[in-house]
Amino acid sequence: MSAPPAEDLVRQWEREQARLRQQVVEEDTEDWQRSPDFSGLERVGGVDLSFIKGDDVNACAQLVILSYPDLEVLYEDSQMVTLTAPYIAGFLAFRETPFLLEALERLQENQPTLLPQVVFVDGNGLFHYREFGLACHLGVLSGLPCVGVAKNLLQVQGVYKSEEHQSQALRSSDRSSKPVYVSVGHKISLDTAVRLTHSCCRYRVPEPIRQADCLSREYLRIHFPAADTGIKE
DNA sequence: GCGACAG
DNA sequence: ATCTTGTCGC
Repeated sequence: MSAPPAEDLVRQWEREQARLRQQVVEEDTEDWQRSPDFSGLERVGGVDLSFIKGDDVNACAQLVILSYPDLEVLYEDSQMVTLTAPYIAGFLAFRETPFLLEALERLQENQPTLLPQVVFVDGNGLFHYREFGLACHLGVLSGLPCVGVAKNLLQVQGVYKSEEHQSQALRSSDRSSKPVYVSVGHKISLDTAVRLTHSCCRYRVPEPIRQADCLSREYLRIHFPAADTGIKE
């Protein structure tokens, strides 16, 4: 009857990624990025989405701004959102980016002085099938420097799980044997991205992302307690 | 059928 | 993403 929607959608998304890919800036563009101790860097952002179990449509979109180098929370924004795009590996950005941008726009409108100088994103940047992961997507559309940090290895062509990959991956904190995968999102070099990630880690996951994750989960816990425990009135 | 599959 | 508490180890 009708054309397979998923296939057409993916083609359209691939074209969009190819178009935006050209706008990624893979080098350092900010003065603080050149500084050995990142002097001049005062605010780092983190974004994440958390879901209610068994519901892949309603989620809490979280933006958090931390001070640097103290990593104290300066700003937090939790917003329930309704996702429209499905999750397809390689196209995560089309599912999440709109709501992360909205959060940044709310910040821009309400507390522009707190806008982050760099944003940590839960997912990959250039380390992506088409070199355009979520961190690049958010970076290009927001214009902000972004760093991608993934907790799991995406098996991009040419990259395999091995001793090599283990040695390339970043052991972010002393205590974590399991690595994280850092890649360039936008307006930052890989070297700086790795250095900055290390500098923002108290635990395995960089503090901005970890805080965004904790706060969005807490929001769901408070506003949707036991959302599927079969509690009826 | 098998393996991969960021979040 | 989520299902999931306590537990073993440094």
